[in-house]
Order: sequence, then structure tokens, then C-alpha cells
Amino acid sequence: MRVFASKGFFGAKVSDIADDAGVADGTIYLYFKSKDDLLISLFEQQMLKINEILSRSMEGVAAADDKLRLFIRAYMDLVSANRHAAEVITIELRTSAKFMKEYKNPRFADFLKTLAHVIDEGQKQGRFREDIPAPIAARALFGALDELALMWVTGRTDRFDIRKVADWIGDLVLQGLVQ
Amino acid sequence: MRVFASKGFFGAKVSDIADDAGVADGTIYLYFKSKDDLLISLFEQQMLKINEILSRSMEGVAAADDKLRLFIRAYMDLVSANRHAAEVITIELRTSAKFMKEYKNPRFADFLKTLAHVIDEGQKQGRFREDIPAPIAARALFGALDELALMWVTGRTDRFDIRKVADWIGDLVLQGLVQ
Amino acid sequence: MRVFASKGFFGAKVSDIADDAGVADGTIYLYFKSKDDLLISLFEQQMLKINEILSRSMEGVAAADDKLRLFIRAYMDLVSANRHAAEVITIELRTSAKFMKEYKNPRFADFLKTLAHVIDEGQKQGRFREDIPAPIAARALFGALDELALMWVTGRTDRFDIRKVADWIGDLVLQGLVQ
Amino acid sequence: MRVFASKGFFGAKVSDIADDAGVADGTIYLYFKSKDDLLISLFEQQMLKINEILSRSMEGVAAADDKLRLFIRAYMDLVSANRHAAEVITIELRTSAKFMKEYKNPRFADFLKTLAHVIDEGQKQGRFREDIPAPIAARALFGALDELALMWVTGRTDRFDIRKVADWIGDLVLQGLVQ
DNA sequence: TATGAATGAGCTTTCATTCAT
DNA sequence: TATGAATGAAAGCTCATTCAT
Repeated sequence: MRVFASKGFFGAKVSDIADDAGVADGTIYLYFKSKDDLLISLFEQQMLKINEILSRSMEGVAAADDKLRLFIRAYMDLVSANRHAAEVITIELRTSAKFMKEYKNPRFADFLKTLAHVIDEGQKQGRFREDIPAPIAARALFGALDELALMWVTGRTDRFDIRKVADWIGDLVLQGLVQ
Repeated sequence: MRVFASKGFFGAKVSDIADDAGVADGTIYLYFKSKDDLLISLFEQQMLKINEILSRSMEGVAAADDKLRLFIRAYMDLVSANRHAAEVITIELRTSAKFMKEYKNPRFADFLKTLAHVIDEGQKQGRFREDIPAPIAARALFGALDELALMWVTGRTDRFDIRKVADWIGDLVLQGLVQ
Repeated sequence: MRVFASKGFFGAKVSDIADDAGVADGTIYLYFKSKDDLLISLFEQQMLKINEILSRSMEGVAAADDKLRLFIRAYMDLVSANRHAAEVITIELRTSAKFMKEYKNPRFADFLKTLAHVIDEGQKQGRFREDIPAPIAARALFGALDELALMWVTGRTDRFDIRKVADWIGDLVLQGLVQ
Repeated sequence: MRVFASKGFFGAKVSDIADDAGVADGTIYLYFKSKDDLLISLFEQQMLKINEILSRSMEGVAAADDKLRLFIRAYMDLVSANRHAAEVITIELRTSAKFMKEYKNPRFADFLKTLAHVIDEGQKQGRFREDIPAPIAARALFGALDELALMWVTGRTDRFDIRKVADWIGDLVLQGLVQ
């Protein structure tokens, strides 16, 4: 993750990764089928963890808007706590489609489903407007979160408080810009 | 653009691009210094065009919320009219930072500035809430737009109407989910 | 000659030569069959001129040792007056055998013949020792001259007087080091 | 060495060298940084060996003229025993300056210093004339040796005895042509 | 299990040469 | 005659992957 984060998938040599891990190049291939597989395994593992943490963050909360705020905060906390992972997921996730034709990224689909589900709940609770389809809203929200994560990850980290950003996004998505 | 869009920067061979363009490999190098330069030139050229169209789309409109809606619609129209360009910009833009360390991407910065400026206007007009900093809101909005563009570009195009999506994002960002 | 001298045969691009000559690349090919041919023509032309000047320098002189001294001086004068030509001939001449398999360099053979002839005369005049075969002595003398030409051409030109060097070589070859 | 000798630096493809060595192309790059580095390493290695052998050949001999004769014989013996090396050093050494701007060739400088030192000794012993500067005489002698080595290496080897040539050069340089 | 030297396919880039204008 | 844009073969180098130890 450290190596992919700092050099990107194509820039990262298998030998760089082996060096960073303190093993020989060949050893990598005892645990992963290929460099592609290495990145995919990373995705899977991280997304699994992320999905779990995000789901847990909303446990025991009933109101959809509270859930959404908690989700957003938890997501941003994850980003700030796992800089490298965030960078890899944020950036390489996109490119992956291009060079790993066959990989469907099921965990990311899970992620989006969770988010859409919360919004759907809100709509059923009568709290959220129903004219925007939940999957679209979920995707838009993810885009916003992802972009700000990228901004945080590539920018000077000390420039702004990621907790505040989380709340701003919560306000934006729940109440909108118009006051 | 067609080739980068379908294979990604690293997957696209210079000879693929030359083939697609109907010229010899060497001819590429009469017009571009390197493969990197080719992608960068593409960015610059497209972003310049995009920025121009987006600015023009809001001309003669006073209210910031109207401006924002027009901006969003124009952006989505551009995406649907320039599938390949959208794909390249959406995806390669992110990766670019990793493999083109020195490239600052000034046109994208312009893009964000335009968007932030509209939001700032809305705040000064008293229409938009002032607790969310304009650059953050702009970035979040771009993330949402970009993500939906990606969804449209990589998904089955006929699945939903991009115009409707534009309006949904407008509603979401201006009024929020909570009704 | 200027371009070959400063960059070497392989380092010199045809377009560099065209630029230096103030013509288009294609124009070169109206006058020379190929880049190889260009260098060969240069050799031929220069060596012809050199051979002529050297032969003339010894005209009307009878004693072989006087002839040899005059030859040496004339050679070194040529080198100092035609820096670029000297550089090309001195350096590229050697490499030529490697990459221009078929080129026999007849003018250089003429050059060596002239020199060997003078030594042969000296031997017949009873002035020069006969135990050293004239062609070997000629070749050795050329080697010495060539090396000093190279030294002069690649070194700081102002460091020593090429006329003096010529006389030193004359003394060395005629009288030897032992006093 | 074999490949550089038969095709020259530019004519020799890295894959030719790998083939000749019985390894894969990539293997070359585990041991040498680049094709340039390969040639430079060859120079260094050979010249080191040559300098050592030449120095040793004169050990225990006091008179400078004896030393010089031994040096010349040893040099020619080396040439005849290491045909390919001689060819590479003789020819590529010259061209090297043109395409390897930064390479200073320190071992060749050592070689010349050794030779000049012997001549200087002869002058101090009162055996050699002092009007010819030792470095100039050394360079001239090297030129003669180098040229004859080239002649031997590129010509039909059986045409003359390299030992005899060595002695002729010894006579020429020590006693001169004039009898 | 772990190693790391060896592999060799594959890619970007260069540049001598051509030829339509 | 002159041009110079276009060509495309060719070559140096990289690096994911293998496999004997």
C-alpha cells in the first residue's frame, strides 16, 4: 500500500514492494499470483475492512440523517487514519477498470449498496426527498467524499481539519447550499 | 483520446494511437515531445474548451443558484457529448499526479476556481449558506459530478437520462436530501 | 565536416548537417547517396587535397631527410589550418572500417604510399637504414603524426606550438632519442 | 570485446553481445548500467591489465633505452595475444571522446604517464636527448605503436612477425632513420 | 518457505530516407 | 532543384515472472 500510494500501480515495481516488505522479489509470488492480484487483494482487504467499520459506525442509530452523518464522519476518519490506503483506493480504483478488464470490484459495489440503503431508508422514513433515486444520490455522495479525500491526501494535510470537512459535506448533502 | 479512453494511459501503446490516427508511429513525435506530452496536451486542450463552454453557459445569469444549475447541466451535456474526453479526464486526471510528478494541471485549477467563484457569489448574494467554505463545496460538487460522469461513461449509457441526473445533482446540492 | 568533427559520425544527424549547411534534409540526398556516402566523399575530397599539398611541399627537394622534414611540417600545418578536417580524418577514419565494410579508402593508401616512397628513396640514397622496411616506418611515422594531431585537435590548442611539434617529430624519426 | 571488435561500438547491438555471451539481453543490465558503461568497463579492465603488464615488463631494468625496448616488445606481445582487446582499444578509444563526453579515460592517461616517465628517466640519465619534451615523445611513440597494432589487427596477421615490428620501432625511436 | 539471478517480451523513441509538392 | 513532413524499421532498456538452489 505504501509503495502503490507513493508511486501508483504502474510506477511501483514488484521489486520496490519486495524491498519495502523486506523480502525477496520471488517471495511475493508465493502469496500473490501477479502484480494485478496484489493490488486486487489489497482492494478487497481494505474495502472489506472499510465496509465493516462504516456499517458498525451506524449501528444502533435509527434516523437516516444521523446515520448519514455518522457514515460521512467515519469515512473521513478512515481516510485520515489510513492515508496510504485512501490514496490507493481513491486513485487506483478508477484506473483499475482500464487495466484489469475482468475485475469487477465487488466490495466497492457493497460499499455503494450500503450507502444507497441508508438513503433509501431515509426516503422510506419520509425524511428524505424521493425524487432523487437513492443509487444516484449515493454515488454523488461517494464522489464528493472521494474527491475531498483525494484533496486531503494529496494536499498539505495540515491545511484543514478533516472532521470539519466531514460535517460540511453532511450539511451540504442533507440541507443543501440554499439557506 | 479514443485510445487513452479505452485502454488507459499505460495500456495505450504509442503505436495504437498512431494506428488509430492513421499515421506512422514516428509522426506522433513530430507533434508531441513524448507520450506524456501527448496526454498533457490533450488535458490542456480539452480543459480549455470545457472551461470556456462552462463559463459561457452561465453568461447573462445573475442568481447564483441558477448559475449553478446551468453549470451542472452544461457539464453533464459535455460529458454525454464527449464520452471519450470525459473518460480520459475523469480517470487519467487522477492518475496523472502519480506518474507526471511535475505537471501541475493549471486548467483543472481554473475549473475549480470558476466553480468556487459561483458559490462565493451565492454566499455574497445571501442566497447560500456561509458556513461551508466555497472551495470545499466546489470540490465536493466536482467530485459528485465527476463520479456520475464516470458512472455514465463506464456504465450502459442508455440506462438513465443524463439530463435528469444533472437536475438531481442540482437539487441535491442546492436543497439537500432532507425535505 | 564541422558537424562530423563536433559530434562524430553516429552522433551527427543528417538534419544537423542540413541545418549547418542551411538546406533542407532532402537536399542532402540530391548530392549524396547516403550518410555513409557523405562521409566517404568528405574523406576522398580532403585526402585528395592533403595528398596534393603534401606532394607539392616536397617538390624540388632532393635529399630524403629534407623531404621528410618538409612532409612532417606540411602535415602539421594542414592539421592546424583545418582543425575540423583533421578531427574527422583522424578519428572517423579508424572507425570507418568497422561500419563501412566495403570502403577501402584508396586515398589513405595513396597517402601511405607517398610517405613510404620518400623513405624508400632515403634508403636507396644510402642515407636511411635499410633494416626497417619502408612501409613499416611510414606507418609508424603516420601513427605518430596522427596521434599528435589528435592531441592538438582535442586538447587546448594554445598549449603548444604545432610547428615545434613537427620539428620534434622530425628529429625523433630521423635521429632517434639516443644522443 | 569480441563483438565490439568485430562490429564497432555502434554496430554492436546489445543483443549481439548477449548472444555472444550466451545470456539474455536483460542479463547484461544486471552487470552494466548501459551499453556505454559496458564499453567503459571493458576499457578500464583492459587498460588496468595492460598497464600492470607493461610496468612489470620493465622491472629490474635500469637503462632507459632497455626499458623502452622492453616496453615496446611487451606492448606488441599484448596486441598479438589479445587481438580483440587491441582492436577495441585501438579503435574505440578514439571515438569514445565523441560519444562519451564525460568519460575521461584515466587509465589511458596512466599509460601515457608510464611511457613519459621512462623517457624522462632516459633524459635524466643523460642517455636521451633533452630537446624533445618527454610527453610529446611518449605520445608520438604511442601513436606509432597504436598504428602498427591497428595494421596488424586489421591486416592479414600472418604477413609479418610482430616481434620484428617491435624491434624495428625500438630502433626507429631510439636511433632514428638516419644511419 | 525463501531467495534473487536470469529471462525475454515488449515498449518508447530516434532518425536516415523518401517523395509529393 | 529544393523542400520538409511523413515514414517505419530498429534498438536500448525495463521489469514482471520464473525456477534452481
